[in-house]
Amino acid sequence: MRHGQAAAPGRRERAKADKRARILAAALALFEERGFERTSMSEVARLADVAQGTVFQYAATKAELLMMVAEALWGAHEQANTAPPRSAPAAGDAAAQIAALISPFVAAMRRWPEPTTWVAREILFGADMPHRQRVLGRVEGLEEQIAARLRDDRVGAPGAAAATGARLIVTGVLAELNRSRQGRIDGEDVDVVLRRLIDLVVAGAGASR
Amino acid sequence: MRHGQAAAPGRRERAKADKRARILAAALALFEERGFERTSMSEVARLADVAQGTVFQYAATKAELLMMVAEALWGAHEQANTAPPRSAPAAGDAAAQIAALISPFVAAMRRWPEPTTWVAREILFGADMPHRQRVLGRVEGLEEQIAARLRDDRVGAPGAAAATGARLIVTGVLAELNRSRQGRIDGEDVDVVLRRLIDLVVAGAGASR
DNA sequence: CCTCGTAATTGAGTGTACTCAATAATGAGT
DNA sequence: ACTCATTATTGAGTACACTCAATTACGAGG
Repeated sequence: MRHGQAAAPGRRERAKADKRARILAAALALFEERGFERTSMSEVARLADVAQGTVFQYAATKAELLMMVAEALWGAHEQANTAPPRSAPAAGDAAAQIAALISPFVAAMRRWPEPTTWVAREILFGADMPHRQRVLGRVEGLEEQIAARLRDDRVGAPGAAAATGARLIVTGVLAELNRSRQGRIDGEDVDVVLRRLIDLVVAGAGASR
Repeated sequence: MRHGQAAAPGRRERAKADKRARILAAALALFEERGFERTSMSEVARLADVAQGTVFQYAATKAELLMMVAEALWGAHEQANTAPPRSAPAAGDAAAQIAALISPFVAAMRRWPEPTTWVAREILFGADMPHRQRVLGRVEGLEEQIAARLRDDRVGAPGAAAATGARLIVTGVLAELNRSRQGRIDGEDVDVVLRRLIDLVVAGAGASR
């Protein structure tokens, strides 16, 4: 077996990577076109040109397939946005910075409301499985960035409050985005609601200084 | 057709009420014994002694059946706890009062972890259907009670902040309870986490005074 | 080039949520 | 008592997520 060098992965590895990519692309295309709920695993298999059983080798459940897609998109987005300015230079007050951190979620919800709602549901209530774990890792990374803003001089929250506040914001944003999709936010704009939510947590985290 | 008096509902109405009660009892028993996920609609039908299709007449989906049970339990609990002292006399600070308001949820999560998790998931992410709407109505009532505590003299939050804070607390509690069930709260006790969460929101809601 | 253990793939099979056309029961009107 | 429109019930049928025993493809060692 080859070690060290990652070169010449062998036919089998290449075939696997290829199949994985095809399944991912098929799932993405179908979720985008028909939504998560109305897409069947058979359709994904057919579009990816593999047998049904093969899809389950790469994602053990339909929800896992969704998380696989979410992880890929999140990774692509991150790579596209962290290259030029090494970790954005932090403009505006803490609440504005936090709003900026969650804006990719808001954008995703605008572009793909139905699948994104399912991602949010999976993040908060899904069963523990490998693809979801990776997404959860990213969510935790986001929470840490939010917590850092709550800890910095302008807010000055102690560690525990910052962690609690960050989690509250993430949870609240996910739930509120879903609520807006269901038309359960009366007249108001989602951004206003989210901003109020963030402001409240920032104030609360800072208050225990 | 009879109006005004609710007496003598007729054979058909009585049969319906009876069937409904049997389905409710069967669902409750099975959810309690085997959990929500591992209970099949056929089992419920068999235990309730009706055909499979009949269950779907009373609850259009399995999730709706769960919400039907949740509503019944919530109603029973409420009736049992509001009779003696007409609306409890509010002891302790705002955070303690809010903790008391959500304690039935915490208790339910302790007693029936698996089904309660599904209820929380349904509340936050379920599809709009009649039984769920009634449960949501109760959740909104709870939020209003929490908001009232945030608005009162001790905290003094303005209306908008109180509403935002109440929603944050409910959402955060539901998510945090689920997280604790998944063993994702490290060493700490759930109550400590929930208390920190409530304290933060109380501080944040009060800060915008 | 051949052999053979291992790992990937396959698709028919299974369980279950949900549908719906047919049937049965009800009760208002006569 | 009978008719008949309305409404509830039924259970076989459908679609789909997921399983698994059989098959195929790979590649390391000779």
